[in-house]
Amino acid sequence: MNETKPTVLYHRADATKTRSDILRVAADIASAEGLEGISIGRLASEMNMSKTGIFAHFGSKEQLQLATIETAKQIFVEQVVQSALQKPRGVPRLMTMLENWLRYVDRIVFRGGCFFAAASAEFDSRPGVVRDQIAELTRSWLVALQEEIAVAVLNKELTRSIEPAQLAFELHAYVQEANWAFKLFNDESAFARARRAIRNRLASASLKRPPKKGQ
Amino acid sequence: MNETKPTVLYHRADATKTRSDILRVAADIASAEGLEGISIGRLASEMNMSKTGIFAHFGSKEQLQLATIETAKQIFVEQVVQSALQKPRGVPRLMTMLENWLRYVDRIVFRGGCFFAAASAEFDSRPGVVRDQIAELTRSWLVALQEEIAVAVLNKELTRSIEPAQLAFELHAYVQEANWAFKLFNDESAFARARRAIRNRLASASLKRPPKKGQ
DNA sequence: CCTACCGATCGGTAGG
DNA sequence: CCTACCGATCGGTAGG
Repeated sequence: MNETKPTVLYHRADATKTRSDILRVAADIASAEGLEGISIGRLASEMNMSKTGIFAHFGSKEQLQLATIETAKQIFVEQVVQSALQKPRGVPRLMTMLENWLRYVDRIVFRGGCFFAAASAEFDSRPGVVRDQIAELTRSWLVALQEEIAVAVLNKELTRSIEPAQLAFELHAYVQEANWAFKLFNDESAFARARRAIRNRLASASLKRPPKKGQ
Repeated sequence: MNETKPTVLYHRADATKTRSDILRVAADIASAEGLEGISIGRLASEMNMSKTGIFAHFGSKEQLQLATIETAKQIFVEQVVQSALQKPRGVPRLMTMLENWLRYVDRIVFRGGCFFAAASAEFDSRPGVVRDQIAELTRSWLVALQEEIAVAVLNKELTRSIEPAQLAFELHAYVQEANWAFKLFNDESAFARARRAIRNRLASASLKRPPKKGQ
C-alpha cells in the first residue's frame, strides 16, 4: 500500500512531520469530540497508519493529549494572539485580542469551536496533568486580558475605578457565550451580540463620555 | 446479595423507583464525565445491578441519555425555577432566577457543575436527538430570562432602549462564566464576580439613577 | 514504522 | 430482574 517502506530507521524530519500531522488532526477531533474522543485507533485509521505507528510517537494516551493541547496552544497563539501584539497596549490591543478570538471561532479554525472552551468543559471534573495544563493555559489568556485592562487604566483609557480582574471576567464571559451559542444553536448572530456587549461595556468603563443608557 | 429476589414479575412501583434511582446517579455522572461517560456497565456496578438490569429500563444508550436529560431538567426546575415563580414578574423574578442558578452551581447539586453547561459543550458538535433536546431545554431557559427582561421593560423597571435578547445574552454569559471559572479553577470568587456584573448591568439598564462608572 | 497480540470494556442480544 | 454471550473497540505490549 505505502509507496515507501522504511526498513529499520526513519528520517527524523519525516517523523517530526508525521507527528505534527497527527497532532493537527488530533486537535481538530478533540475540539469537537473531546480529548477522550481522540482514540489511538481512530487516529490510526484517519492517518492511514497502524495503531502502534501512532502510539510510538507519544508513549501513552495522556502524553498524546498533552501534545495535542500544546499544538492547540500554538494554533491559538498564531490565530488570536500574534497580530494583537502589533497593536498599541491598552484598549487597542485588548479589542484586537477579543475580536481575533471571535473571528477564530467564526472561521472554524477548530471544528468544535474554541479548543480550550471545549477542553476545559470536558476536563474540569477530571483531576490530573491534562486538566492542569488546560487550566494553566486558559488562566494565562485571562491574565493577558486583565493586564491589558490594567494598562488601559494606567493610560487613562478606562476609569481608575475599574478592577481589571472583574472587567476581564465580564469580557471573557461575552466571548465564551458567543462560542457557546454559535456552536449549540448554529447562530451567527451570537458574534454580533458579543461585539455589542464588549463595545457597551468598554464605553461605560471609559472616561471619554457618559455611557448611553441601555444599549 | 439482594434481600428480595423477584422470580418473574416485578412490582411496577419498584421498577419506577429503580429507574429514577438509576437516572439520578446517571445525571450526576454525566455532569462530571459527560453523557457519553455514563456507560451501562458503569451504572450497573454503581447500582449493584447487572448490565441488562440497567439496560432493560431504557432499551438503548441514546434513550438512557434522553431520560437522564429529562431527570436533570426536573432537578433544574426544582432547584432554580420553582422558587423564582413565586416572585413578582420583571426584575425581582429575573434576579431570583440568576441568583438561584448561581447557588445551584455553588451548592454542587451536580458534581460537574451545571448539567446543561456540561452537556451542551459535550454535544454541540454531535448531531442527533440528544443534542437537539439539550439545545431546546437550554433555549427555553434563555427565553425565560429574555421574557422576564421584556416584562421589566414594560414595567419601566428597565429602560425601553433595552433589547431583551441582548441583555439576556449578557446576563447568561455572566452566570455561565461563573460556572466555568468555579469548575476549572475551583474559584469561589467567581460567584461574587458574576453577582457584581449582574448588579452593575441591571443598574446601567435601569431608569432609576445614572449608573456609577466602572464598578 | 509494521503485524500480531493482550485483557478490559463498550453497547447490545438471547433466553429465561 | 438474571446469566451468558456477541463483535467491536479501547489503551497498551512484544518483537521486529
